[in-house]
Amino acid sequence: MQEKEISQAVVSRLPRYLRYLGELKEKGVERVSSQELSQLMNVTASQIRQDFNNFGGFGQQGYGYNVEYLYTEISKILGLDREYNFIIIGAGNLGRALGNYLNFERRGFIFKGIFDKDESLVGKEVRGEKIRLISELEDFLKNNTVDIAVLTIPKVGAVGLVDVLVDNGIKAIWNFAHVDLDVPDGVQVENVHLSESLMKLSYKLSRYERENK
Amino acid sequence: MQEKEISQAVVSRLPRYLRYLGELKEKGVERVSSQELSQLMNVTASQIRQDFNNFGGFGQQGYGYNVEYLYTEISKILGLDREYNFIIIGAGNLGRALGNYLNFERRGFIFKGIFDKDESLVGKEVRGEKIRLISELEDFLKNNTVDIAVLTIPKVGAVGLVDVLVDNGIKAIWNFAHVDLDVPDGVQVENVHLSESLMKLSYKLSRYERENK
DNA sequence: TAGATTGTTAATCGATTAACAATC
DNA sequence: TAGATTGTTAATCGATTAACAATC
Repeated sequence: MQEKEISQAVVSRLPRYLRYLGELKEKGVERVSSQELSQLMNVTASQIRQDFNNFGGFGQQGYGYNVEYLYTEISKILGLDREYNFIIIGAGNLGRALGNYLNFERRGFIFKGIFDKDESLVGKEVRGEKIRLISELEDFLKNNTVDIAVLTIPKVGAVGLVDVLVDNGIKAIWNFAHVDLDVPDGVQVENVHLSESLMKLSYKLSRYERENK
Repeated sequence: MQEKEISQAVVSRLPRYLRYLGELKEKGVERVSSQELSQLMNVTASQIRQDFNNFGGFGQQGYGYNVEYLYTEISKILGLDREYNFIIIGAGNLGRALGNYLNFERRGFIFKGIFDKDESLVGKEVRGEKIRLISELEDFLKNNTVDIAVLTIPKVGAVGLVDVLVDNGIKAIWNFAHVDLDVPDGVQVENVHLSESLMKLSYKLSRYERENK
């Protein structure tokens, strides 16, 4: 069942909407107009209405949007109304940090295991899960349902692992390695390139200083 | 000296260009045409030429681009031809992971200290720097030159800290807190919202499964 | 009913792609 | 000189904003 294709720009804004709606919800706010929300979030009311209407009408003329309802609907759109099992490949600092990040679980992302190629790490625990050797990965995937693999290993390792992951049922990869992964159709990838983000910051910083000296 | 405004879309692509050029450089490739690079990177040659020409002509008709030269020029544009001192606020898992990430130093980002409000962490070391109490932050900033603050603390703390940071000379904030920071003009912010990134992944995943069942 | 605010169409703006003259 | 490939202008495409009729 093919739905209307939603642009990447719209999707990228959804989590931010969810965050603001969550804050309103916590404050006990019941309804919000696109106008009010636009002032809060620093975007145009027009964009907000256009964005929401990509998914059908969530509001009511003369009233606005019901905060609770809108929050729930956007959660569903983002796929947050179900659970996902995830594993982490790479038990370095970043991998362990992500494993210990409790908020993911609140959103339905369940930590199922962590792997590394370094034998000296085996047996140590991250969030109650013993670190396993990467050589056990294939077996593990055959015996457990895992939806998402988080890659926090150097790029060489990451590229070589993709096949093992997708051949054993991984449907989505959250990629922290500095490389563009080549995956088959139907496997989703979301990249977090930290060093590229930092470079954008140094761009802004050095540009501002260049212009203002 | 006002330069032509460069769109955010272009800036976001620069680090990726740099990455591919670095790889070519390492392979010893001397020249590359926009055509070749476009195939490698999966973008149009037209876009590549447009992007580069925002900053002046780096190529030569009939020849293409010199890899080494182009790499250097893009590095400069990104502000990677100088050093930045940075501190980390928040010595939790993520903060410690970033402190230990050695590659930043290679790019000119120098780790100068890490702070936390938790007294029980004081004295422990991250990358050779003792964790300091956040109450010492102001003093520290007055006595040290720091360009960038990395915020890896919960959002409540982050919002309250911004004033202290900017009042004491911080020019740029790499923000990992789930909040939009309100900073004065001239202070640069780059956000890394990990949970929003993960939501984009669950969006793609659940959408794909919805469409293909 | 009158007022408010959505949903949606139309207008504008900006970014991407195509085309080609300039030039190495 | 002929061939290649850039730099740049023009055409297209898509995303954002504005406007307003529909409707609660």
